[in-house]
Amino acid sequence: MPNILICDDEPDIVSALQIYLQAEGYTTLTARTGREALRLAADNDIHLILLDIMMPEMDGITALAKLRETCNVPVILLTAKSEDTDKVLGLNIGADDYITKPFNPVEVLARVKSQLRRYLTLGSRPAREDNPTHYAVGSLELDDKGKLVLLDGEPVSLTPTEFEILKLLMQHAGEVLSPRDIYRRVWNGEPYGAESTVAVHIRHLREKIEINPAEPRLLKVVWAQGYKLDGEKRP
Amino acid sequence: MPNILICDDEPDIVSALQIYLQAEGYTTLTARTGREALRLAADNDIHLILLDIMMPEMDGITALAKLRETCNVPVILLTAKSEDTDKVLGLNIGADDYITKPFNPVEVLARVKSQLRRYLTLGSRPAREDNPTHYAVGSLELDDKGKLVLLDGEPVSLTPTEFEILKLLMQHAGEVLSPRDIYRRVWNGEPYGAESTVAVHIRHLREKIEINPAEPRLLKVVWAQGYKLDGEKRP
DNA sequence: CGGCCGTCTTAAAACATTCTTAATCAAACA
DNA sequence: TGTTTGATTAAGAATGTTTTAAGACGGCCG
Repeated sequence: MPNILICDDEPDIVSALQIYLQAEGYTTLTARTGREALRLAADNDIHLILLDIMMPEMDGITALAKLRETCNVPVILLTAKSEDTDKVLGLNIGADDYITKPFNPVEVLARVKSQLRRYLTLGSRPAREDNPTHYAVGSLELDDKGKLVLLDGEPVSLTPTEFEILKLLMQHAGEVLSPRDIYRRVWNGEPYGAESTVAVHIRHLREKIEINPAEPRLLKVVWAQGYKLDGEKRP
Repeated sequence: MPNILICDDEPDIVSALQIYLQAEGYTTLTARTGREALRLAADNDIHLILLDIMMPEMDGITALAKLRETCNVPVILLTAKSEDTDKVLGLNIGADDYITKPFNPVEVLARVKSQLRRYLTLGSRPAREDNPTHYAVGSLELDDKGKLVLLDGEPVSLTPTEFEILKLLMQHAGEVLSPRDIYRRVWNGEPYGAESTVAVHIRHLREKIEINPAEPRLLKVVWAQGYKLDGEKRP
């Protein structure tokens, strides 16, 4: 059963959330500050975090930024403000969703469930490394600083978006990433609007790195799940 | 951990900022006047400056202008006025961002982080380290002290701006630098106004170091990313 | 002081590439 | 078979680059 970390400085909110979530069968941990949340997240196997923005000692946004340096478990922000600024800031830093207080238990559960589903199909992701600049998967090499991609040693010229998508897929070689995930990562958390945008770029990428784009050998699709880059990740 | 210099004449503000930033693990120095800030900046290795505009003895704008003569560490202006005049003036002189009081700690942290990220990814500035004086990339050699550039052993005569751009590109050979980055480095942090300025100088550079400026073999462009100097970096 | 010169900045236009969108078709699933 | 998801295409919008040319600025010299 998934572990959920609840972080908020108001005990009432924490216990309310705890009751809802436990009734659904989730196990919960609680923290009162961002710092405490970070420690708990480091020491436990957490599947999702509910994070308040306004907290003493270390606020949620900061905690989130710190957390994202090492881990990308789904985070849902809780915010009393309905101001857009914080939401946008949070989503840019890497929150997966947000809920404004006062919230409705049903909504919380729905969002928790939806985030967990998305996350668990991705498999637990390894912590993000301290930003490497060079990736190699199978016959592909990618140099982030030089914006250079080599396929079998030959340079391939990609557009910025194609480059970012390929980088993401190489970072997660062998894992399936949903179009939504790809969009979120590459477009820095902008709302996922036109559903086919990712597909178009995937097509362009395939034209450049596949021998036969119609029968991809590297950039495969997993039906109803997403895209996956085949090949061994090399150092 | 980054060093942050906080300069403001109101002790409450200074200590509040200090608390937020230290909670994040930053080390902080404080100054009460522009003059004091300049002295501290000269004697210490500072990574970012939070600078108040309204201060006794020497105001922030003046301090900033002076500072920019020698150093281009990121500067975030703090201003009680919401008047645009000061902001614009500050950004023209070379501030990287501004925050109006009263400010929200979250916003401050986010902006600090963003400036540091942008700044540090470019590699720490060669400030006072034993900065090398001689660079060689491919068939290019550059001697900083003698302001001399050799292409295949032949001297090339460059204007000062061209020289600085080429030096920057040689220091980062193989990396793509955006026009914005180039502008910031070469023009010591002035705001990036006329978008085509860098392009014009790049063109002039190409005329001097490329066989065919229209088809550059050394100074390449990576669309929507920036310029890159191709070739092996040699000692 | 005033004019000449090289350099830098700015603006505008021409040009090139890339992104998004929307519509349609094909494939996989139930 | 109907529904959902992915593939494909093409066109227009958006964005970035190159090139030109004119003017500003500052140094230098007569």
